[in-house]
Amino acid sequence: MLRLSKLTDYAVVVLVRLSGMDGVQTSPGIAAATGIPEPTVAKVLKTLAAGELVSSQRGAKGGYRLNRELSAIPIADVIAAVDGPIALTACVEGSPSGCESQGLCPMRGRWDPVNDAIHKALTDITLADMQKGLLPAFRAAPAFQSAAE
Amino acid sequence: MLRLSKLTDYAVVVLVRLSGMDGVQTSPGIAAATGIPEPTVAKVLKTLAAGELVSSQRGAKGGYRLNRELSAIPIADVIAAVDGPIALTACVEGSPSGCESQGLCPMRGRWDPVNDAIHKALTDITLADMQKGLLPAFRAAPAFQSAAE
DNA sequence: TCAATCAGGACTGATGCAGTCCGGATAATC
DNA sequence: GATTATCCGGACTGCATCAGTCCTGATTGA
Repeated sequence: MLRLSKLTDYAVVVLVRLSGMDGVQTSPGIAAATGIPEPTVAKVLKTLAAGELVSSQRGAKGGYRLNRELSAIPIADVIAAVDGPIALTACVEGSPSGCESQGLCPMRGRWDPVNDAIHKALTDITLADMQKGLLPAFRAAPAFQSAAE
Repeated sequence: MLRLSKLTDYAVVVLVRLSGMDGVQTSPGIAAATGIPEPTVAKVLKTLAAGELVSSQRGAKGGYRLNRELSAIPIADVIAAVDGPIALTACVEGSPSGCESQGLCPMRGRWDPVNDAIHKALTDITLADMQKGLLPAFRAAPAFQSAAE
C-alpha cells in the first residue's frame, strides 16, 4: 500500500499549526488546537526536534518553534524525520553489501531509480504547497472545542 | 520508511524472469530459477494473475505467461497488483467521506498532490527500465544451482 | 522553591505482513 | 478412464512494526 505512518500525517498538521504563530507554542496548546491527543503531539514534536525541523525551549514559558518557513520544508524532510530515511526496499536500506541472499538477489540496486524518482517527487512538494489547500476555517480557529467538551 | 512489501520485490523478479521465455513457465521452475521459495512464488504469481499482469494455464503442461511486454508494465501496476492501490494515508484510501474525526481532520485531501506525484513517478518507470541494469549473469543463467544442490 | 515544560525512553495492544500449507478444480498424458 | 501435474482459492500462524500512552528526570521562568 506504500503507506506512510500516521505520525507523519500528524507531523504535517502540527508543523502547519506551528507556522503563522509567533513565539513558541506548547504541545498541550497544539494538541488542543489540532484535536490530536496530547501525548501523541508531544511525541511528534520530539521527533521533529530531533530532525531539526523545530527548535524547543525548555522550562516554563517553553515550547516549540519552527526552524524554517513552510515553503522551505519539503515533505520529504518531514517523512525522513518521522519515518526514517526514504527507502522502498530492504535492499536499499541499511544492509551494506546486499540482502540475505547476497550473490543471488537479482534486483540489487534495481529499485534505486524508483527510489530516486519518489524522492524527487517528495522533495518538490513543500509544506507550503500542502497548506495552500487548507480549509480557512481550520487555519484560523481551534478545532475540537465543541466536540470534545 | 515508505516501504513497499517484499512480495512486490519478488513480483518484479518473477516478472522479469517470465519475460524472455517462450511458452508458459511453472511456479516450481521459476522458484528454482530465482531462488525464491516455491510457495512464495506461487503466491506472487496468483496475485499477479488476479491483477491481469500474467495469464495462467491450468493442468499438466500449464503455467504462467506474461500478458504484456516489460516495457508496457509500469512499476505502479505491479505495486497496485501486489500491495493494493497506491495511497499514502488512510484519508485517501477507502473511507468515503473522511477520517474518524470527520469535520476535524485538517489535512483532508491535502496529501492528494503528493500521491499524484508519486503515482506519476511510478508510472513513468517500467519493468524494462528496471531490467536494463540487471546483471547479465542473472538474465542468462539460473541462480542457486551451486548453492542449493 | 515551585510550577510548567521538554527529553528520553519503556511499555503494551493492535495491525499488517511473510511465509506456509491444504483441499479442490482443471487439463494433458498414458 | 485413470493418473499426474499444475493452478485456484483460501485459511492459518508467527513475526515485525506501528500507534499510542505513560513515567521519570532535566531545565527554566516566576
